[in-house]
Amino acid sequence: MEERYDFQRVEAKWQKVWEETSLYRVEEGGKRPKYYVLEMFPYPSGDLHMGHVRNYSIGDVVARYKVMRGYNVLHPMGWDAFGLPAENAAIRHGIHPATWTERNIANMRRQLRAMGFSYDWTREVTTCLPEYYRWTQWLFLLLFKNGLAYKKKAAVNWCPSCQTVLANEQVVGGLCERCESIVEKRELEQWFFRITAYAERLLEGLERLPGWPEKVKVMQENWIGKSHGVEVTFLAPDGTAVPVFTTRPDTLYGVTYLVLAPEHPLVERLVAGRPQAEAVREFIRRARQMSTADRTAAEREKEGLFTGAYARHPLTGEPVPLWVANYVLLEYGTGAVMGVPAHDQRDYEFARAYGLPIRVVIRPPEAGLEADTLAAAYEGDGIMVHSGPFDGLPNREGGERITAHLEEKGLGRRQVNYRLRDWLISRQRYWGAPIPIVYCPRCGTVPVPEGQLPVLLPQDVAFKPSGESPLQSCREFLETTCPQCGAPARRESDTMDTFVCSSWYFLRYTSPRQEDRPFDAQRVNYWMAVDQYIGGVEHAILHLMYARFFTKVLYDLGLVGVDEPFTNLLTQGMVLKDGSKMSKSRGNVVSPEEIMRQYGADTARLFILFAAPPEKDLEWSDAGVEGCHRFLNRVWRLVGSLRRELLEVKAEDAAVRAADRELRRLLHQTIKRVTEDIEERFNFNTAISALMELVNGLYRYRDDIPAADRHRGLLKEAVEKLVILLAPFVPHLSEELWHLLGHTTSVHRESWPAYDETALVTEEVEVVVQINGRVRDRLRLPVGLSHERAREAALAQERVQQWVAGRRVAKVVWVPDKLINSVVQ
RNA sequence: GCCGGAGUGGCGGAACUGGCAGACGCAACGGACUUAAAAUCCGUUGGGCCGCAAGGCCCGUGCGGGUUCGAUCCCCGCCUCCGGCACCA
Repeated sequence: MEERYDFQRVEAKWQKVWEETSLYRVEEGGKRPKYYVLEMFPYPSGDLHMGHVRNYSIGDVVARYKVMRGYNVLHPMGWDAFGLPAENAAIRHGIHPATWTERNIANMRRQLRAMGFSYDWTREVTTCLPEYYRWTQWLFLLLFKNGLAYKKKAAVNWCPSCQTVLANEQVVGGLCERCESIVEKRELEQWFFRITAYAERLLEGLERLPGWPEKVKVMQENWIGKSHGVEVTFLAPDGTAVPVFTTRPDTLYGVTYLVLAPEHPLVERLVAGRPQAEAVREFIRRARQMSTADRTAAEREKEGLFTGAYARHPLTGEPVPLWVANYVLLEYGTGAVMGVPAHDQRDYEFARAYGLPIRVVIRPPEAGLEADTLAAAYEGDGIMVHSGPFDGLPNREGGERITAHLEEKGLGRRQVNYRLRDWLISRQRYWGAPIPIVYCPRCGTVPVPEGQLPVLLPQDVAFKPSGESPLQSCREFLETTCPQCGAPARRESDTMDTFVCSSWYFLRYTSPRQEDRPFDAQRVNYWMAVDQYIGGVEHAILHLMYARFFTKVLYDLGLVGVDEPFTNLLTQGMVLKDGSKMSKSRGNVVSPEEIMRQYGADTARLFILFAAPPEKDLEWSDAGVEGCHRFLNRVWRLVGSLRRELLEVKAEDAAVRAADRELRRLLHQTIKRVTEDIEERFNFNTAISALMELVNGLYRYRDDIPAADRHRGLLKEAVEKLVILLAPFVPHLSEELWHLLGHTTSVHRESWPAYDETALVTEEVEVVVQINGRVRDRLRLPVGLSHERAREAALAQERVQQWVAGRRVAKVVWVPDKLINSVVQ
C-alpha cells in the first residue's frame, strides 16, 4: 500500500466499477421496505456549486445508510431544465437554449458522477425534453378539465427585465425574485391554477407533517394567511351594496367611514355625476400606474379621496362617508374596508391625515380612552362602549353577538378569507413547456387533445435582444387548426412557469420511461410518498407549496395514493465564505471541481458534512478541508499498517485484557453514536467526530500494545466496522479499504453494524464529587452503587472532608454512576 | 411592527431528559524525526490568581434577575444578529 492514498486513482476506479456493476440500480418490489430519498433537482446552470455539493452529500449519506439498513432505496437525480438563463444565453451568445442546456447537463452530470453519489441514473429525468413536458402539458389539461386551470384578465406582476409576468410568490418586496428589477402592474389576460381552492387543505395538511421543520410550516401558514371574520354589507342610498370584510365586528359601532380600493368596480358607479367624479378618476389613474414597489415602499403615505357618496350604517342607520384610498387592496376580502380609527392603527393614521372623526367603542380594562387625546389606535381587548345594546360587554363576546345579530337580519355573514392568491402560470417566454391551448374564432378556447401532445417547441426560431418570446412571432407555431372544428386557429404562445415542471418530477422518477401516462399507478404508489426530501429553504413557499398542491389534486383525481408528497423535509443551510453567500459578484466562490482535483470527492464530502449540522449555515474553510483530508490519510495509514496482520486472522480467542475491553467498548459506543446521530437527527458532524475518536483509539491501541499481544480478532472487527461506518460518508476510500482487507464484494452492500449493549457496560465509572454544586473531586466507583454506599465513598474522600469539616451535611444528591453532590450547612 | 431561529474559546462546533462546559476538528505555540523542508508523531492551549512544585482557588455559555442541591439547558425582563412576512382589514 502506498504511504498516501491516491484519491484520484481510487475514486476513478470505483466510480467505474459501480457503474459497470449497476450498483445503484433499483427496482420496485421485493421483501425489503421501500425508502424514497430525494434531493431537489438542480437547474443546469453549467457547474455544480457548493450548495449542490452540500445538498447531495447529505442526501447520499441518507441513501447509502438506508440501503445498509436493509431498505429498498430510490435515490434519483434529474434536471429542472427549463428557464430563463438558457434563453438569455441564446440572446447573448447565439446558442440555442436546448444546446446550452444539454451541454450544461452533460457537464454537471459528469461532476455529480465524480462526486460518487449513489444515483440510479437510469431514472434520470429532464424537464425540457418532449418526453417529459408532454406530461406537464397533460397535467395542465387535467387541471383545465377539472376547472382548476382558467384564464382571466387581471392586474398582474410584470418584470420588465425578464419580459414576463410573475406569480405572487415570485415577487419579493416588490422586486423580481430572479433579477431584482422593480415589478410593474399590468392588466393582462393570463392562465392561473386555482390553488386557492386548496387553501384550506394546504393549511390543514401541514398539521399532518411532523417531519417538516416548524419554520417552513409557519412560513406556509403565513403565506396562506387564513383569517376568520364577517362580511358586513353597507347600503348606499341608491341601493348599491358595499360589502366589507372585517375581523373585528366588535368595533362596528366605531365605523366613521368606508374605504374602497381604487380599482374597485363600484367606485365608478358611486362617483358618476358627482362633483368629485373627475378628481376621483384622476386619483385612480395615478394609483394604477404605481408599481408594486412604490405601493409597498417604506414610507407608504396613505392617500385617499372622498367620493361624495354615503352609505348607511347597518346597525345605527347613520350615514357613513365613502372614500377611496391606496391602502386598500382590491384582491383581498371584498376590496373595501370599514374605517375604525379608534381601534385600527391604519385607519387611525388615515383619519388623522384627513380629519375624519374618531369614535372609541372599546374601553381598555382599568383605563379611560378619549377620542380627542388618542395618540394611537387601541387594538387590544376591553369593554364595549357607545355600542347601543352591546354596551358593557367584553368585546370578544360582543363581537360574537353583533355577528349573530347581523346574520339574523341578513346584513352580514361569517366569512373565512385567505391571503393566498391563485397561481399565475403563464410566462411570455420561449424556454418552457407550451401551454396546450388553441384559440379558435368559432369555438373559443380549446384544449389540445391528449393524442396531439406534446405541443412541441419549434426549434428554428430567432431570439430577439428585447427578450420578447420568439413564439409570439413564430408563424409555424402560432398558426394551427382548431382541434374541434378544423378552422384556422391560433396557438397560445405563452409557456408555463417552470415551477409547474418541478411540481410533479418526484412522481416521474418512479416510472421515468413510461410512454403512455405521466407515471405508472402501481409504481408511483409503491414509492410515494418521498420519505426524506432535502433542499434549500429558499423553496419553503414556492416549490414546496406548488408540489403539495399538485399532489393533492392528483390524489383527489385518484392518480396517486398520497395527498402529501414529502413526509420528512430537511432544509439545509447555505454554504458561506468569509461570512457571506458565495457569489460571482463577491468573488468568494470556491469551485467544487477544484476541491475535487486537489483533495478528491471524499474529502469534499467529509468536510461539508463535518463542518456544521446540515440545517445550519456552513462557513467554508480551506484549513478545515485540509484537516479532513489528513483524517482520511490517517485512516488509510491505519489500515495499511495493520493489513498484513488482519489478513491472516483466523477465529482466535485470545485472553481479553483491559485494553481489549476498552477498544471493544469504544467500537460499540461509536456504532451506537454514529447510528443515532444519523438516524435521529442527521447530525453528521457529530457522527464523523465519533469516527475520528474511534480512529484515534485504534491508533492508541496499535501503538500501546505490541503486535504479538494484540487481540487480532477484535482488531479486525474494529477496523472492518470502522470502514463500514465510514462508507456512507466517504464511499470511495471505504470501498478501496474494504477490498484491501480481503473482501471481494462492495462495502456498500454490507449491512449496517449493530452495537452490542453488553460491550458498552463497564465495571467502574468516574463519578464527579460536588460540594454545593461545585466540582471538588472525582472518584472511580463500581457501577450500580447504592446512594448509601456512594455517599460513604464520597464523604470518605480527604478533599471532601476538608470542605465538609465543621459544617453540617444537609443533603446528599446521588445521580447514579454520574455525580454525587453534598449540600453542606 | 408581527412571526420564526440563533447568540458557547482565536475559529467551525460538542454537551442526549437540568448533572464534569468546551468532545471532535482547525489555528497557534513548544518539542521529536530530518542536512533541510514537506509529511508524520508527541505535548500545551477559555480568562484571572496563589504556589518552587504537586496542586489549588475564583470568574466564565449575549446582558439583568429568578427557580433549583445543581442552569448552556427551565421561567421573567432586556440586547444583538439572521431568516420570513409586511397596509391582508
